[in-house]
Amino acid sequence: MISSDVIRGYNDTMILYLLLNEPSYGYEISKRIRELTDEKYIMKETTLYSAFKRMESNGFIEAFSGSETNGKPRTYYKITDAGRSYYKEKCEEWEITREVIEKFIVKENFHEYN
Amino acid sequence: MISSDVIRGYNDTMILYLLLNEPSYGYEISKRIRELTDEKYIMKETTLYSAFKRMESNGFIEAFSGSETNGKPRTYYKITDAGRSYYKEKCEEWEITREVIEKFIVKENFHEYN
DNA sequence: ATAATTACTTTATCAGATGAAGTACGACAG
DNA sequence: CTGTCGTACTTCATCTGATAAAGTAATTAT
Repeated sequence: MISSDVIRGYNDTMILYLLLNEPSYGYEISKRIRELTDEKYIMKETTLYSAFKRMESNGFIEAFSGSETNGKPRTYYKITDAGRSYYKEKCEEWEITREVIEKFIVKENFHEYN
Repeated sequence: MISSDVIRGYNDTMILYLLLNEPSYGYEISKRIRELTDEKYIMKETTLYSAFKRMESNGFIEAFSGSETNGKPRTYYKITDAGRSYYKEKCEEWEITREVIEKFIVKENFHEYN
């Protein structure tokens, strides 16, 4: 399981990705992240819902209430144009980030460094 | 230039990498990161020095004073065994992190999503 | 009834990044 | 011998985002 400090800065991106094709809501997004990553990353509830609030006030997503229920009423979120464009930026940034970090990573089988 | 929120969680790893083969000090590490990444990532002074403090108290590095100077006396840091082992863990973790994040990244040329 | 599941909220706390500002030392130009 | 530049580090205050703890609200299953 990955520490979220590492993912931090990409939590929003992950959520936006799952909203690209259709609106969704907290509980579902949470489940989809768990599934997509084979439980390697589980976004905490509070992280998720505070990301919603943040992105809503940033204008990246918009809330609306859904009608279907089986449990407490859901709040759905829809990605906005600003959200798509932010998502795109983050994807481009990712390439650079990855290259940067990998300059400092030694892959496999390094033993004798003394 | 990359936002440090993204790198967060790997700042310590980057510093440890630069200490693997020889002790070093703040100013030099800062410069080497700038150079190695072609200015794509510049670690802020305060980030760097607070990372030193943190890693020292975690037992990942040890401080000692250098003799050579051309300016204010330097504080050198040397990586410990615990530091090497933490570094190795982070390298292994990186592979997983990368895979996780990339499940949520769409590469290049995505236009029509509506 | 009540337990389980779904779904979300509130509050408080913490770690780590960062800006602003300052200190300390040596080298070197005028 | 004074001032500035570059090196090297420190202190302090603030902010963002993650997270733990706890609670609320609605529906379905037992």
